[in-house]
Amino acid sequence: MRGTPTVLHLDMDAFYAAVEQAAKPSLRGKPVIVGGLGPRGVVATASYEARVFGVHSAMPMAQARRLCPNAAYLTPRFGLYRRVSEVVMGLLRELSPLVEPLSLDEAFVDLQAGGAAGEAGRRAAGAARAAGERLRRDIRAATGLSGSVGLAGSKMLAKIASEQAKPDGLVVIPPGTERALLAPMPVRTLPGVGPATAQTLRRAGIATVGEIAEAGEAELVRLLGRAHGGALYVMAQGIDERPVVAERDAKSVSVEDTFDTDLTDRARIQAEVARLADRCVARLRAAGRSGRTVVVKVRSYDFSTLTRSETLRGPTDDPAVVREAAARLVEGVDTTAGVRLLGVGVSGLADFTQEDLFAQAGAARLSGARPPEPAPPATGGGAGSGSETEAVRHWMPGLDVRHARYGPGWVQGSGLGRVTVRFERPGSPPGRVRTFAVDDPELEPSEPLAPWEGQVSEPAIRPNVMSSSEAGVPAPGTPSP
DNA sequence: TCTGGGGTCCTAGGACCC
DNA sequence: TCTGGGGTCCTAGGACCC
Repeated sequence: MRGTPTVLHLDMDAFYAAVEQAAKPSLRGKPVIVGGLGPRGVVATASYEARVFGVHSAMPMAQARRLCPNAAYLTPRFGLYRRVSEVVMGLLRELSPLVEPLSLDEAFVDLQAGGAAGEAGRRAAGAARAAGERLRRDIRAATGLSGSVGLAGSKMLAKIASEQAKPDGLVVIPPGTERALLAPMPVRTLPGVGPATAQTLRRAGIATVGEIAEAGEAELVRLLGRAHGGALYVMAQGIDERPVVAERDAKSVSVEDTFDTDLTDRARIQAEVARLADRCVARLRAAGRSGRTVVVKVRSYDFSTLTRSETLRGPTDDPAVVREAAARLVEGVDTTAGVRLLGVGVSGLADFTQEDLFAQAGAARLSGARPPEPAPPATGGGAGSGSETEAVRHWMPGLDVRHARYGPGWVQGSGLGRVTVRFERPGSPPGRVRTFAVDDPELEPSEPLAPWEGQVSEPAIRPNVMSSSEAGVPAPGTPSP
């Protein structure tokens, strides 16, 4: 809490969808939905054009397709989002060294730590607002994307402010006005109040933030427990003393897969768990960490979920050790009725390995501490997916491709042995669509282009000569088989 | 065609120790 | 022989967030 609005919260607008629109000119102004495209996928981000139809994050993809059948449905390209995010976070660090990223598209910045101190009252508020507006301009110039900014005297209020600013806006909440501002708002406004807490409060006749404050601390603690109730009571007064903290070490690493169809075969389940363990360890090692507790997660056909964990004598980053622990743990779970999700995680992270301290060579020789094998692409269990003899290329909607003659483009849809590609890139005008055989030798996957890349300088798009394969172009969002 | 994937924090009970 | 009290670690589950 401070008397000047020098806590800044940035929230990029419909981030994944906006990156796709920036990279794919034909999608600008159109409904775009990014998420899992399989039968059990959910929406990660919907563009504002798609939200008009009622589509929102975490909605099952099947429902989104019913609500908005003409949207472009794209598989996420996290590598690209990460690159764009790094550019944005870099701009935040120019404002202040104290930046706390919350996700790829969200962060707090402590402007006071950046030298915006000294000024008071109106002057400070004016300086903060100017910094926020400059930031929004810089983000747009660097990435082509819009972000919304909230400025307040605390994290909680800065976040509420950015929410109010959406999309493409900036809101300052002047210190001193917090409590009156919050009072009429629904309890869900407060961070940490989800469906369950809201229900508990509703049953107690509490619907607004003001009513939380009136109920008193004792009542809140009785309803929600010491930590949660106490924290909510304090926040309802508009008080939030949590500091902006730069970097926190991860406390766990985990990997999970939902399968297109439920798994029942024990050998298959064990094989998937081994693959997940290897992927988990690969990530652990990439982060230079090791962990002591291995966790296995099993979600059944009926969505009931359980976890089993085992704590080792010391931290490890040995794939064989994690694989064996995970195998033991899943062995003890009844999976006969069908499993829709499996996960493997490691917690109790340390920066070193117990084996590093002694007998490293011996341990490696004994247990065969081989590096994790590169995981096969198969997510969602190749349930009935085609022949093994030929690695059928999977053209996922949204992914980048390059054609030997037509240049860079992206997959718009595929099915029935054909793949539809739209030939355009970030700097180009909206491109046209062509259809090829899925095994066309001139077509290959390629690297994503960021919004600021791919300016058309080389003559990649040649004058068109209509060919027979270009007739009968499917509409956008052609479903995969 | 119901419900992703990667995290964080809290609670509660039992074991174990002093 | 009638029942302490606190602290820490481990396991499992649940709420919440993006």
